[in-house]
Amino acid sequence: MMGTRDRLLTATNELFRRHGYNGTSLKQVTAAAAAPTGSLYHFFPGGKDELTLAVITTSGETYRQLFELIADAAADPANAVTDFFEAAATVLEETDYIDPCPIGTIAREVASTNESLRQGTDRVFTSWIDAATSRFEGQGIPRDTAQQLATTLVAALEGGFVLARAKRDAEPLRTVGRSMRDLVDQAMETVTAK
Amino acid sequence: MMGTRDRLLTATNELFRRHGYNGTSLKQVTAAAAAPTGSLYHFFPGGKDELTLAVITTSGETYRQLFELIADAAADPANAVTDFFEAAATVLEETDYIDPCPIGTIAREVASTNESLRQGTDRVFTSWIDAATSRFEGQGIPRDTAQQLATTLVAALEGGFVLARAKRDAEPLRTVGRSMRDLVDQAMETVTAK
DNA sequence: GTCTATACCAAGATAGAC
DNA sequence: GTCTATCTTGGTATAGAC
Repeated sequence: MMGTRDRLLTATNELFRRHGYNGTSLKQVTAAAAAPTGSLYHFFPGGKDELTLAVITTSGETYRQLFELIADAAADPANAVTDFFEAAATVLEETDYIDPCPIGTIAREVASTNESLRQGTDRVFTSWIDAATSRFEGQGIPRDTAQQLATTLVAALEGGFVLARAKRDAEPLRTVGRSMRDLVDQAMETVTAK
Repeated sequence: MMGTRDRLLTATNELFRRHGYNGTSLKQVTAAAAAPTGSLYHFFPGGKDELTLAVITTSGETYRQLFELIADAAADPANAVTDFFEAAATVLEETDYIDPCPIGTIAREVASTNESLRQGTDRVFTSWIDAATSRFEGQGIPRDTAQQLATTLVAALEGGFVLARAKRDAEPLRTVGRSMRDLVDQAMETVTAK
């Protein structure tokens, strides 16, 4: 069985994906995790902020690993991108359009009011962009282009979540994925043309 | 002087851009608008939800008009896109990185819990995508491509807001804007090649 | 490490005088 | 159309027994 600390983390993650940071109460968290208030403050003495930072960090790392996994499995960079957006679209459909990612929502909610959480979201996005940049560089794409491509990819993914969730339809995510493939193809062409 | 109803709308818009939907209280709204609670419920009998829907709708329309304005002023579609992302980046810098757009945050916060607000955000995004699609079609880009391009543009813009706000730096927005220009150029090439 | 009770405060909304 | 007082609920956090 999962330990109390892990149950608190996964319950919070799921609630954040449904209601965001400000929309999630610690009562909901303890109820969903079947843990008493005392345990929450035992594991996270800093209260809601410390719990939130832990969720951001751990789930940020999980998504980065997922990206590496999909990239490893794909035949080439363009397919990796399509596969990743397709996977996100499928998750969305299978979970009744719950947000696939709690971090983007939190980032916008707290950026102006909570400096430590804002930095936490920034670190996660940077880690994703760095991971994607390395992949593209490994394919021979020059650093600047690789960075631009990686940044655009992450932005398009987060923006795709916004549109898909508003529409309750995964189609925007697949559409955006297609554009991202075009962009990767374009970058790869200049490499192979050499 | 601005009427009470308008003061309530603009105050709410600004508070949403700082703290999101759930992070904004009606007390903050009435304080910022210098209006008593009674007036708020006089103009918006449906309370917070009705006020929020009004903010979403009116500011969504404002942004659409701004897009048309910039598109009209630009020399060509590619420049229109760069200009638009550049304008957003400048706003971000000049407002201490307050969110340029309240709608994206709200969309993710309420999509799972408030159906009428979810639909409100969806209508706004659809109106933006439709507006951009028409522009691209007017340039000779085929409907399907135009729609894909428009969807990607809106997603990239919203995603750019996420990254820029997390980073407290407008750079991601400009970077994403450059990629969007590449995408538009790519689409235009197939047109002029005919 | 767990659990219950509770302190304290802010939320959204309503009532009714003016 | 404005204003103040107030109702009710639910938020975060703490205390202290077990």
